[in-house]
Amino acid sequence: MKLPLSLLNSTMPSGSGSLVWFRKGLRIHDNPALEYASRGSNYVYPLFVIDPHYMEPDPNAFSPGSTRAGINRIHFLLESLHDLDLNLKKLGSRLLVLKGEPSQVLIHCLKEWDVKKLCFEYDTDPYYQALDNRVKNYASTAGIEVFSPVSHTLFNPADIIEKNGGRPPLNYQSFLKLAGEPPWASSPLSVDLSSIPPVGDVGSCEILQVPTLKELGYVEKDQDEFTPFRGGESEALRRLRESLSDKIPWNVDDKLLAAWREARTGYPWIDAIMVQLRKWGWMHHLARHCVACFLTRGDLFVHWEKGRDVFERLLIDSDWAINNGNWLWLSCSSFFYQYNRIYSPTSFGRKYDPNGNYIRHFLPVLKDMPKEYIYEPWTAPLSVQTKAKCIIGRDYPKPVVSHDSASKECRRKMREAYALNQKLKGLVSEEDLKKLGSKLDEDEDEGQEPNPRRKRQKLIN
DNA sequence: ATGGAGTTGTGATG
DNA sequence: CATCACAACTCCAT
Repeated sequence: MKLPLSLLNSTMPSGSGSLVWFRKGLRIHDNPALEYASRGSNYVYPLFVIDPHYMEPDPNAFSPGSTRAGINRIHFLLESLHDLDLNLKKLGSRLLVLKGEPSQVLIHCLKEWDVKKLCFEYDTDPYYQALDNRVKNYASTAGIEVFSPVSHTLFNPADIIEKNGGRPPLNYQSFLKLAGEPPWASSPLSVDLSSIPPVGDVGSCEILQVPTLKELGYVEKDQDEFTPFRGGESEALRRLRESLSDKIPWNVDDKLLAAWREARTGYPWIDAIMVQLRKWGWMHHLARHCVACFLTRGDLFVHWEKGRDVFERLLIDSDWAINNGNWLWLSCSSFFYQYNRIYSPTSFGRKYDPNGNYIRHFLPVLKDMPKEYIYEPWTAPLSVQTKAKCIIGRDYPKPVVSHDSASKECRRKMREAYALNQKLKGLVSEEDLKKLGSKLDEDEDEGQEPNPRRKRQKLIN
């Protein structure tokens, strides 16, 4: 299919043009080759070459697909290309698809188009190395700049081997030693492109749209007959976000957060600790545990990051890594998982300080409260409160939550979050599992509980 | 697949 | 103070 002329900017004045040759890194974000091409170019040709070597049907192959690639792999690639094209279009460009032996197609394009820079991701595959050499040779004779960054791998494999005296390291320890700091550790990843220069004049080249399987000569099948893994940058980023997202549905409750932060929870043990934090900038390690647990998974179910920020600001021994680590730990977000072990905001302190001296010190308003009531002053009869010169609800707040019901609710939410996490942990979505489930039910005897883990196992093996 | 370990849980019981 | 039930987490070694 010929491209409509309007998209081709054939009237574009000649200037610096760049060609981005897409092969493996079929993405817009974090793509140094694309970024380099887009910077300082008047127009950019994003090109993908359909290589018959990988894409043409081979009826004699041992499974459906081409000589080199099974049908799933080709399908996945087409989905990725389709998504790449969509994403390029969002930025004012599009994917140019050509067909043929890639190095020949590339050289032809470089001859046809006004291109000053050729940009493509470095590839270690022997097949691509050979292709790349042919293309690079031509580019150098034609005076075209070649930019071929390492971005498919985090490190440059050639560097690692060279550092090891020409031999590849044979275990992970020595690899790490040789690799050292990754080059991007001290600098931010590439920026997000907000636009890409338009496509230039393509001359006489026959530009294709991203083909369908059918157009490539394959028999169309239903989606669920293919691998449950969908191709494309958008899907990849969605999976990444899903995997990084918090499975725990923390409350957004600034009132509860403020009550905790301002030592107004109504639980003297908690509030005394928070006063000490504010006044001294230091508390005992276990006191930190108590208030962190209370704010997050124990009672208030407020996001651990909120508490972390308060600690970060007020602790004199504040340490970014330790602080984050401890909050992740205490909130059962990572490292520690026994969310049923909840510190009691009353009995934990009572165990070590039955008289409540700590509370009396940091919350003087409660200093005359009898020890029987000092951890739960709202239970003190009014006569006792009057005698202690501390009326609950006036001189000292009532509890913001009831620990019994709040902690039960927290346990329930944690249980659900963990269960959901279990389900999502596999690389297969719920929807995929359902499909797979019905498929398995057809093959299997009945009576098996629909256990996602079990079914995922089947899928993987 | 399974069992043991895992900074630092609570509350009842003896 | 030790032990147990509670209800059941992940990670790791086997």
